[in-house]
Amino acid sequence: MKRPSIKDIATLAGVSVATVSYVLNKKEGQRISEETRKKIFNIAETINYTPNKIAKSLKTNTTKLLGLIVADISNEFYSHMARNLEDKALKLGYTLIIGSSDENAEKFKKLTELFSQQQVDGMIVAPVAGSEKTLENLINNKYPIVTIDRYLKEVEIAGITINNQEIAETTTHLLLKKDFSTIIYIGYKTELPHLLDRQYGFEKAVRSSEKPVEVQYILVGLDNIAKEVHLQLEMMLGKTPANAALYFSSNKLAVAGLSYIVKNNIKVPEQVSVVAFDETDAYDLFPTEITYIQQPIEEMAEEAIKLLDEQISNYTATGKRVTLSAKLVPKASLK
Amino acid sequence: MKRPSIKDIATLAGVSVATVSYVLNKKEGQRISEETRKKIFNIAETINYTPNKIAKSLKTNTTKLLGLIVADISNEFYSHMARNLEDKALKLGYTLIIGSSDENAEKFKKLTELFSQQQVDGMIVAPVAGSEKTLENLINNKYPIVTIDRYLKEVEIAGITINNQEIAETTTHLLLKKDFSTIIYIGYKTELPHLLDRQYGFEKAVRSSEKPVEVQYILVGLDNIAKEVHLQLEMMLGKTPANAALYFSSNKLAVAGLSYIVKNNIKVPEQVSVVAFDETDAYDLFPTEITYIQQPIEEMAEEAIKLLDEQISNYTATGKRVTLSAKLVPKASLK
DNA sequence: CTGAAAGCGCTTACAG
DNA sequence: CTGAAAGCGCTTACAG
Repeated sequence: MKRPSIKDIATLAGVSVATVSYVLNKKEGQRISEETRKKIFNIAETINYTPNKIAKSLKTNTTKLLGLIVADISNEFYSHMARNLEDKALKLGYTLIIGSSDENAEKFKKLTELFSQQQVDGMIVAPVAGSEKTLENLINNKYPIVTIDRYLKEVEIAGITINNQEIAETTTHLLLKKDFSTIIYIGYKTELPHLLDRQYGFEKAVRSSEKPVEVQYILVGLDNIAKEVHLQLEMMLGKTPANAALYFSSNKLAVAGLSYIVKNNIKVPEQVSVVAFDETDAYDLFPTEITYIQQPIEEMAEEAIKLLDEQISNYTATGKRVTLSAKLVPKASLK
Repeated sequence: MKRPSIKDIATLAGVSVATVSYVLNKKEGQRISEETRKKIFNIAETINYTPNKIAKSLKTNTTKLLGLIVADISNEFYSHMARNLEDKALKLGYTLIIGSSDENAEKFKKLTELFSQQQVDGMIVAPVAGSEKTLENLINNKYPIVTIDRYLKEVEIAGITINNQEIAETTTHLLLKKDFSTIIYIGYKTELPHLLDRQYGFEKAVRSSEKPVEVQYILVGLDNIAKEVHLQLEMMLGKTPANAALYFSSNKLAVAGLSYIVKNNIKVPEQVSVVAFDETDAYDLFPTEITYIQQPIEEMAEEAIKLLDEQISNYTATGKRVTLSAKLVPKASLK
């Protein structure tokens, strides 16, 4: 049973395919008598006609498909982002194609190629280290594209970021005001600018601090996060830490660190204080409520789609960047 | 700058588009002299040609696009499933379009229509209550489709499920063997068969139990899960429970319940024992390691894609169902 | 070894 | 108010 086409309707209605196309697509009014309209709608209904968007796409050169590349869709931050993007996209009639780059520049490139071949109208991407060339090519070809979460230093590209450095700095100042003997920054060994910004903000605040404070860093790679964090925390905190503060620069790192804390029965905030970038449902299972930095995911998604839709409508890539504000949500984990 | 087409290559190479098409697509050998091949490949390379899959799709009636409908992509179970499906799909050359139904039959239907219009080659869906008609229509139209996670009683449809009832029964027997004064089942108010199966398994084990045991049920709706679970647990457990066991039929419910337990400083497993369906990173932050039932997500994804690919290759919908085994992962939370 | 041509299902300027 | 026709970028049977 072949899927019915516009031609089938035309034949059944005794009119041309052009007429059918006009009736089915055009805003009410103009052309076509009410009688033929009715007839065509009826036939379309009874034979269960649905348009073939592929054919339409070929003609109109627009697919209403958007490509989304995240580092890993199973990561909580990205799955929430994806969900918000999905909702915002749907409102403008777009559907999302999704791919995970695994922080691999080669795979990232493959995905952009795949999406471009699928003729997506635009892409929303979280760039990975080493993807500069890929993005530059896309931009040079006027491919509508926006970045989310991340950006790349050398590439001028439209996108959404948050005030990573600023919020990190503010938060750190807050830590510095309380008299911790040690502040430990837990972050990534990385070149990704948005993550480095978080670290710069932290360092900047530390440098400007009046009173001296001992600062330590735990910087981990992307593999075996939990194990690395546990090991290093053990060395630094020992079993009976006193008056330390931990600054986690992502929710994954926080989960890794908090799991160490729970397992060793360290009291928060009595023995160590905790503040973390990003939220996660997991905090609910920790004995103390966690102070965290909240990114405006919904707003980020909305702005990203808006920015992309503008580019698509104007057939251009722009370098327009939007910066949104994360905010600190104070809870009991910070003394 | 228009995207180069096969025609541009043909012109530059001084051959026909047919020849270009053959060279670019066909397995090595046959037809076409090595010389023209070389030339065509070179030109394609230098003008940066990438095929327009839309055009190909229109001709070949296949898009290499798969539609995935989950209840909510930001739900941990589904985002992990999506990730696994993505990987398996990519291996067979498919790309995933994703949509969230929000347990809403109307939205579910909209998504299938959208995907069908986008001419996806097949769909992987987690059906919602009330989506029987929608699925039957799809199947009647020979649309390749498989269900994941869930199934519907009245519809014969290919798909992957796990041994929900059986694993629930086995696990409950384990609980019954230990001398708990009370066993509380925490599940959903729902019509979804796969969730009811978990409850049937539990009930069946309870009925067959030799020694009498007090059994209570907490059944919640989909909204405000945390609050409802907290309230009911408070009534049933009080502040100082003794010797009770909690059986959570999903990870979301478990997180809700465990957060109550943590906040009230109830000791696991000393005061209550806990077992939960599905895993989540959140367990890491709970003081006691949680005993949970592990679904073979990767295998489920692999089988789903395989089943779907078979249907696509054979142009048919089948009712073939695959059942995989979840297994209990014993940890300290079960005394 | 290679090309001319039809056709996939639409849209849309043009003509009447 | 309506239709004939070209064309989007491919694939592929057919002919040579």
